[in-house]
Amino acid sequence: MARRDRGRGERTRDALRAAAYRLFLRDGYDGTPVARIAAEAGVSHMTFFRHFPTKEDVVLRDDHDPLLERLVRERPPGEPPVARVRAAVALALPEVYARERENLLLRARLILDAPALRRRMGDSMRGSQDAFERGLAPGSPDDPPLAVRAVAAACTAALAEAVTAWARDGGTGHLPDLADEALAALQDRPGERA
Amino acid sequence: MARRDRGRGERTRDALRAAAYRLFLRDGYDGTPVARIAAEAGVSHMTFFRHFPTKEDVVLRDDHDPLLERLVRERPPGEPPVARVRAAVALALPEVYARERENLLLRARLILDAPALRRRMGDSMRGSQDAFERGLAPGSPDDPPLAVRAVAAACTAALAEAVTAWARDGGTGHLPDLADEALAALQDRPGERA
DNA sequence: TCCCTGGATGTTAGTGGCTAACACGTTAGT
DNA sequence: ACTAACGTGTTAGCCACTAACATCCAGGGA
Repeated sequence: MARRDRGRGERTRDALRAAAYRLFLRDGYDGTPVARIAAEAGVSHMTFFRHFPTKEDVVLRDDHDPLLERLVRERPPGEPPVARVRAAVALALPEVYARERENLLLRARLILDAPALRRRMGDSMRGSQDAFERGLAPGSPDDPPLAVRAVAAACTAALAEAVTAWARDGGTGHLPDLADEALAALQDRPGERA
Repeated sequence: MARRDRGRGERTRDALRAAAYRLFLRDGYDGTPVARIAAEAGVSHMTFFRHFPTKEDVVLRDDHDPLLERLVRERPPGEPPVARVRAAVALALPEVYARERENLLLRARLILDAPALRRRMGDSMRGSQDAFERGLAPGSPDDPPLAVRAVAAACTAALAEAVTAWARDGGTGHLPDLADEALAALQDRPGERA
């Protein structure tokens, strides 16, 4: 009870995810039926869907959100909201990038060339968007004002473009720089940059 | 040859869309199989898919993009890019709103309460996003720079939040105002607005 | 006028994502 | 051990979507 229950359930879930990535890499997303993933993980078709609501969800998940929320909240509330998000990302991303570059790139590439996944990229960033909302409007837990929603959605979309650009040419660039560039573009004033 | 070919093809397409909306309203999106839509329109199952690549596409399409592109391009390039988009939307939306309020609301409500559609809302605004990109970067037709992509994606996302907020409480508010509020939130400087 | 070529449509037969219903085994708390 | 709960398996089925091939219809040229 003390430690997270991490029982058989979690283990099957991990096995499924691992099997899925292995097969996606080898045969492509569309070329890999759920049934095959389940077989590879040694479980049945149905067990897969008990762990992931849809096939797409095996890929589209992400966990570094609480950190972002905290960082956004800690920026001075006087700052323009986009600037707060930008600063938070500038603090959080380099570390995540250093630690998980390979993982991020693999996921991004999968998403990019599976149409079904690209369509749902929005979902894959839903977590970050929520984190931004909570960080920007700590008061209204459930129903943030439109302005806050708009800023959170906009920054998330800009970040998605950065990730896309990064993955499109094979992870050549430095993701944290690209992300900062994307968010900076939202703030540009006449006279600044080019 | 002179006038747009608007032959049988276009008519079936329209019939399909009309049938789809009628049935979606009555039975809900998930409660309406494609086969039924086709039957209602007097054509076969397959004909549906020849006109719409997916069931979702019957709802997720939109045509007022060329106007947006022109308006964005006509704003002084010295202005910050978000401001250009904001101004263009402020010019274009009121007219569209006056003319098609009912249609917009219906579509938005359908999208809101069909999970399959909500997931793909990004796609439904893909057209506007492209229009913003072309308007902001008239030079690079095919591969706009990251900053342009980021701004276009961000503004599109902010607009989507406005539409969502508008439809969520039944179209009570004034959509053009909400849209402007959402885009303004991206520009807020310390000292302005609360 | 007749043909005949191309586009829109129909038919059939799949594949594969996803759900429902129900039975079974293993594990945990008592 | 007893039982309750949970994870799992089996089966059966719905539906979105695709492929392959047949058909029908309009319009242009012989």
